This record gives sequence, structure tokens and C-alpha cells, in this order.
Amino acid sequence: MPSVIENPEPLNPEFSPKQLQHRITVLKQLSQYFNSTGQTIHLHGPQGSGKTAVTQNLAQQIDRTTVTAPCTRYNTEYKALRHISSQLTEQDQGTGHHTSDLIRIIEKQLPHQEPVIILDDIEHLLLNADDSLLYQLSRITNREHLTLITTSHQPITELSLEERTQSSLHPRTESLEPYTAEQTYQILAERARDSLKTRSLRREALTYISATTQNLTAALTWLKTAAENTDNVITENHVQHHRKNAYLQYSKHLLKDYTQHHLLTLQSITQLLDQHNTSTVRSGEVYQQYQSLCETRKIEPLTERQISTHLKQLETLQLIQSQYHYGGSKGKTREITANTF
DNA sequence: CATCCACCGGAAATGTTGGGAC
DNA sequence: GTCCCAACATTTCCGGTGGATG
Repeated sequence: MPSVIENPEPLNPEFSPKQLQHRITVLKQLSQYFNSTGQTIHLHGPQGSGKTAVTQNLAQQIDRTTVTAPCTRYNTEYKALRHISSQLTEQDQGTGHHTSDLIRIIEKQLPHQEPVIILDDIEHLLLNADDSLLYQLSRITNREHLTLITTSHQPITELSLEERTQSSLHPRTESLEPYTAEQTYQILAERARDSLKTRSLRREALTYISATTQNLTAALTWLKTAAENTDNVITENHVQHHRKNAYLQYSKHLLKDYTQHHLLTLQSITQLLDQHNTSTVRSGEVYQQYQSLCETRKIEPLTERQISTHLKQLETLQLIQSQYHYGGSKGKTREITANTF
């Protein structure tokens, strides 16, 4: 099938343009902090507001070794330390070390590399583990040779950090506002220009997307999905038509570091919501639906306890929202809503 | 006031993977 | 090979919650 896409890269949500639009002030502010090493910076803002793009852009500007650890993938202290030490030494550190060994390896590299370490989306790490990684890194020997950047959608004060970690980190903080509809439109338009055939995109299609969501990751996925499914012109109608499918693609993108069971759990929720037209489902129903999905696919289902943790992770990814009842007329359960555009 | 609902979520046990040492 | 060990995902077990109902 002929496609309207000439160059797929600019539509990739991970694509990092050389010039970052609408984030100049933050970039200026942050790059000032790079005049000296030994800093800690925490950047927070909603999903798709450019946190990752900003940190990557900063890293490109300065001439220092940079290690990025997306905490969705490196979601334990050990995985993160292993990744960081492997990147710094340029050889895989494997398993079987004590965390203190990995810290020592990193320590030794700091003085001659003066690296920047970026821990992206730290809430996913904090969900699995305690804040020991942050504490260790904030007090590491040769700390003055390290610049540490953390990002999350919550402000740092709202992450459950121990007192000692909080005070030992004392980061400079910056926050990002979501893009406005106008800004979203502009960014999408620019990416489309670099990616799509000329005259293959209607203005109203972009207006529709950027009015619906200001989460740039989601918006780009939507545009990309629409583009992949046409050989002619992307119209407003076409974009509307692919709304659901695009959100599914976006979910899959967020879940790329997770298991098939996470996706099945999410699908159970959306199916139930579609089926009986209610706005919430309870965790018990979700588990039943999940079990029957597993059965039709000949997959051994996980236990209810484990799916409960998976639900928590979907919530941290902001794919769902939960209202918890710790007893009461409904018993102990949670009522779940799925997010959409 | 007792009992029930419905499952949350902590803790400990178990299973699996993949080292490294002998 | 085989033994031992660490990390981690998952299972097993279960105490606990607070409004509704009789």
C-alpha cells in the first residue's frame, strides 16, 4: 500500500529535533545549572509536555558523557545501577554484583568523565523499590563530578521520598506546563512537514488532534497512526475515525517495557467499559475478564494479587485512574476508569 | 451490635534466570 | 558439568477495612 509518509522519523514520539520549540525558557534556565557540576536537577510536568525531549536536548548541547535510564525499563535499584555502570565503563557489568560494587565502579568513573546521569520517570522506580538508589547517588563519593537529572510528572515533594533522601538531593527544580493547543498544532505541523508528502494533510485534521489532546506523545502517535492508514489525504474525518486505534497504539507504546499481561489487563478494562457502557469497572470484574482473555489465547493467567500490582502500574502510567474503597458498602475494591484522548 | 461484602496490599515463600567459581 | 548466589517476578497466605443490612 502506498503511504503518505516519506520519512517516518519525525513522527516518532522519541524523535528529538535539534531545535526544541516552546521550551526555550526552561532550556536556558537549565543550561545555566550546567556551568558547574555536582548539581541535581528535578524536572516535572505532565505526560507529553517535553520532559524527555528537554533532557535529551540539554545532553546534546553540552559536551559531557550522558547516561539516560528510563525508569520504566530500569525499574529497580540494581537494574539502574547496572545500566549506568555498564554505560560508563562501556562494558556490560552483568548480574551477580553487589549494588555496592556497582556504586564503586560508578564512583571511579566520575572524576574523568564528569557525566550527566538522567533518571527519567522515577515514579516507576519508586513504585517497585524504595528510594535507596536516589539516596546512594546523592551521596556518592566524587559527587562533585556528577550532574544528576531526575524527571517525573509529580513535583519532587509529592514523591514518597524519605526525609534523608529529600534533604540529601535538594535538587534545583523546574516544571513544565502542558503545551497549549496552539503550540501542539505548531509542533505537529512542523513534524508533518518533515515527514509527510506535500498536500497529504488537511489543516482541520491537525486542528482536531491538537484541540483534543495536548499530550505531544499521544498527539504524534495519533498523527502517525492516521498517516499509516491512508494512501491519499489525512482529513479530519479520517483522524476521528482512527481515534480509538491511535489510543491503542499510544498505550502499546507506553507499555513497551512491560509484559503481555499488562496489555491484557488494560484490554480487559476497555472491553468491559465498551460492553456495558458504564464509566467504571471494579477490580474483581477486571480479573474475571482477564482470565477469559487468557483462556481464549491459551495463556496461563497470573494470580489476582499480581494483576492488582499490574493495575497499579497502569495507573502510574496514567493509562487508567482508580478510586479506592478500603471497605465500605462496596467492600474493599477499586473503581477503575480508562483514560482516552 | 454482629456480620457481610470484596479485595487491598504487606510479608514471606517459591520459581526462574544467569552469572561466577571450582 | 555442578554448586552456590543474587535479583526478580510471581504465588501463597492472610489480616484488615468501614458502610450496609438484619
